[in-house]
Amino acid sequence: MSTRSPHRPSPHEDSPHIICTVDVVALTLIATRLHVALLQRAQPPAQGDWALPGGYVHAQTDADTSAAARRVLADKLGMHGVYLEQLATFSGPRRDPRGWSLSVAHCALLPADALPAQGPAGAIRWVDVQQLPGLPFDHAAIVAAALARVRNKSQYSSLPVHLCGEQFTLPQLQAVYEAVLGDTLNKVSFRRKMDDMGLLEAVPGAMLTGAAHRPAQFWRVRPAYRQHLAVTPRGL
Amino acid sequence: MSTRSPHRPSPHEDSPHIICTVDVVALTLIATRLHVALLQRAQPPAQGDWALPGGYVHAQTDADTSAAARRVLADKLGMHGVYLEQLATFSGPRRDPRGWSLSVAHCALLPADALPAQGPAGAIRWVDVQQLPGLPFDHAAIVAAALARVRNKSQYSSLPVHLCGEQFTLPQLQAVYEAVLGDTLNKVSFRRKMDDMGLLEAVPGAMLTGAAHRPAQFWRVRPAYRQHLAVTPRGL
DNA sequence: CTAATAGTGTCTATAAGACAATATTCC
DNA sequence: GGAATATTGTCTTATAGACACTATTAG
Repeated sequence: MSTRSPHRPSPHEDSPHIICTVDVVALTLIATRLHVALLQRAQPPAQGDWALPGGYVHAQTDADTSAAARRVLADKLGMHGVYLEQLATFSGPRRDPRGWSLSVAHCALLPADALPAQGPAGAIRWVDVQQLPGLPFDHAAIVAAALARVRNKSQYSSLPVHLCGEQFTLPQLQAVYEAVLGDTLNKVSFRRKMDDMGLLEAVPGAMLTGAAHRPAQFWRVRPAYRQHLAVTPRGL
Repeated sequence: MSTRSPHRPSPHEDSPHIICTVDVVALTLIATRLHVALLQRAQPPAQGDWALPGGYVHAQTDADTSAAARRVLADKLGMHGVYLEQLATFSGPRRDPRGWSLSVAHCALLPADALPAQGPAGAIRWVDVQQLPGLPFDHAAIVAAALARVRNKSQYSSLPVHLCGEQFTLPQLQAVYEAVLGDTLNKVSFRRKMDDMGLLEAVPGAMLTGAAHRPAQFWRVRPAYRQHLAVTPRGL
């Protein structure tokens, strides 16, 4: 908080104009590869370009920037109640041609089932993060930061469960971790760690059958961990 | 980035007024306890209260919010070239009586030697983080977030070296880690990890003498790690 | 020499990974 | 039964911690 502007609360003397926005890196797993949601911009700047979903912070209605990010997720992707965390804030005079701008970037993880292909605000492209097109503004840096965060947290926490649906088998969950981390994991160790975290509970009687081999048990996240991540002290 | 406001870059239709500031949680170690820098606010709101150093983002001059935070560090604490990282952005309609505000919080680590007691903007109080007074705005939450971040990163990285001066002995460094983490560490393991990280180099011939026991070797951070943190895969 | 802390060697405990054996299913 | 994957048991290896021994200094 500044000690300037004793009489006028307006920051105009210091800040003629700062554009406050949020951007959302919405990630999901398609065919064991991370994909990010891009929208085609309907208006300038960068009209027609595929970019991250984002929007102005609405001071009248948004409780905070996370609420603004949830509004963007709902309005532009049609997604509600998904995992969302604040990433970092990107700012500067050059990142947006409209002027000095500040964007609070958020990262959302979406279960692969029930992904919208058509959002309320037009078509959504789900792009493999390894094959990103050129992105406007500093969106490439924002996506890179999101990937770094997700990969880092996936090393020692339950973060990737938010890429799964309600129920999943342990082999499926391990595949999700491996896709995010880009490396294979030891099966025995993975199961030990999941057990130690106390994150999951077996769904009684629910088994994934149909294949010509032993069925796999379905698991779900315990209610206590629906909102908070579980962590393991020494990584997976 | 919004797709609204096609013709007017102004966000006024969506955001009548958003106050953009930075706040800095400047931490240092005094007598093996973490202390945070507080300044007495010269102007309302919360005039006279002790609060985090902060200020408006200056769109004319600041390259980004980190530059604004460095400016606050220089102008209000007289500190230059210290370790600084962005923490998180705090926002909402209620946190500041002046209106809907957004503060990009940063965390700075200062070596205990050469701390200013008198900053350019008045007296500085260095307060033990365990004995914080009531703080205005949401500064208590910002300090809590900074402490959580620093303690978390100290578990697996070289972050605490930024609380030390140019040279330090390994027993001193271990004491810094223990103060930050609030727990004792195994001496042999600590030295093994420091060795594995490849972070430090012995200062040739520099030993801490004067006490009635074997002198300790002085170490310094290798140039390659002055800007980046070193990490250890499984914590300390 | 004594006291005190620095620095190192080594043994033990714990955790991670490799490997393989058993369990179930569909055909 | 055969093929395939799930699940579990167990051995090996790697890492962390406990403990103690040696090193070096001031007085």
